[in-house]
Amino acid sequence: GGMGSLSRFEQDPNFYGDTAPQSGDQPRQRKKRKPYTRYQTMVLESEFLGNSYITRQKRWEISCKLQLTERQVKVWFQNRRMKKKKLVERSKTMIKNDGMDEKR
Amino acid sequence: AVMILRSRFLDARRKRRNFSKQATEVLNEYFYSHLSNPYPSEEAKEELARKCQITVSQVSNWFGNKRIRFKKNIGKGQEEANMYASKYAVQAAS
DNA sequence: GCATGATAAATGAC
DNA sequence: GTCATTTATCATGC
Repeated sequence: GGMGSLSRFEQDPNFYGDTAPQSGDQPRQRKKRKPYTRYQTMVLESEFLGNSYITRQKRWEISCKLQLTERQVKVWFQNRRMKKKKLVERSKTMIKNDGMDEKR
Repeated sequence: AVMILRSRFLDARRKRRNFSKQATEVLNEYFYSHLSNPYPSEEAKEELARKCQITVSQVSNWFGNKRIRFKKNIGKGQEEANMYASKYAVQAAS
């Protein structure tokens, strides 16, 4: 393979975090992950139950009600759909293997 | 309430079990012999999963955790790297 | 008490 | 849009 550049893995471990006290800029990029509250999750799950895909209108409403950005709501639904798919696959496997996962 | 109960059943964290010693050995062997690019392909993941008797998702989880936790340890108690590095030749060709 | 596996936010490739 | 991933957090094993 002719990879001239480093993979993601070999990049600097310091992207964010404690901020160099530099004066001035700047792109304080990325993050940081903060878990949502039970209320936020409950409202989102409730909406997801009715429809796995959210409309622009509802996205705006929910983002206001939950103090989240529209982007966060959009991403939440994307991740939730992936989770749903994973759970379905897990269920299939469990049925195929006759539920052999309990430890005894 | 129902939602919480259901999530309890579907959350595998509540019944996680450590992988076997030999499974960990196989995963570490691959990781440290591909240290310059520890991202196994889908096929490689399937083979690792078969060897280790775990699922492909579990292989992905292991590599995700391993990469981030390896980076966080660089310079610390990561003699494990040297151990495996000497054990399994790196293919660093260039 | 941390090590370890799985999940929950957040990003980026495509 | 999906989907592999990074990162922090969770829950457990020992």
